[in-house]
Amino acid sequence: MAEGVRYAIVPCSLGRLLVAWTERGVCDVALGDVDDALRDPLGPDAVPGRSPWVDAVRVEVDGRSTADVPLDLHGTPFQRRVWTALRRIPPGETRSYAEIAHDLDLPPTSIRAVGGACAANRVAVLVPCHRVVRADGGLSGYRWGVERKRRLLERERGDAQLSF
DNA sequence: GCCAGAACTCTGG
DNA sequence: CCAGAGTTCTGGC
Repeated sequence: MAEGVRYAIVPCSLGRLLVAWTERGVCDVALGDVDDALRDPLGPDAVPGRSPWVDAVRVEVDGRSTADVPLDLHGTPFQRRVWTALRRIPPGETRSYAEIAHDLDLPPTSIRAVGGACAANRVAVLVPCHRVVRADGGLSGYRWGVERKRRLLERERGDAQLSF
């Protein structure tokens, strides 16, 4: 039941940016090329709205990592643990799924569970699942497009070098 | 209600 | 190259 969900679609450097939120915080962030494709999965109950969080998320996507945006993440305890670990990755850094598993004190056999939790993440960029790559350096997959993941990583690394 | 398969993987033989 | 490993969700029976 998507009650009280509001959303806004704004332009950003990677195309169209969708931000959806409730009274408790941002619950959905998606990237895409077409507004309809972004709005569709929200369901008919979501209505357009405005929030300072939208601007904060757009700033974050554009390369600055400051947003102290409250997140309304409803997931299993396991998924929350993974997402928390993801948010601890500094900008410009990349980690493998194995590193995440190790950081969470999980057995090396549960790596795929980490991947599953990442795939279940609805909040792009704010939970930096795009900073997670394969152990061999491959970009792996990305729910919102591997090309976008690549651009996000390249820009973050570029910004990190510039401000370094 | 149960079983099987998928989802942003990694390791060993 | 193939199979298996931990978690969650979904669909079919």
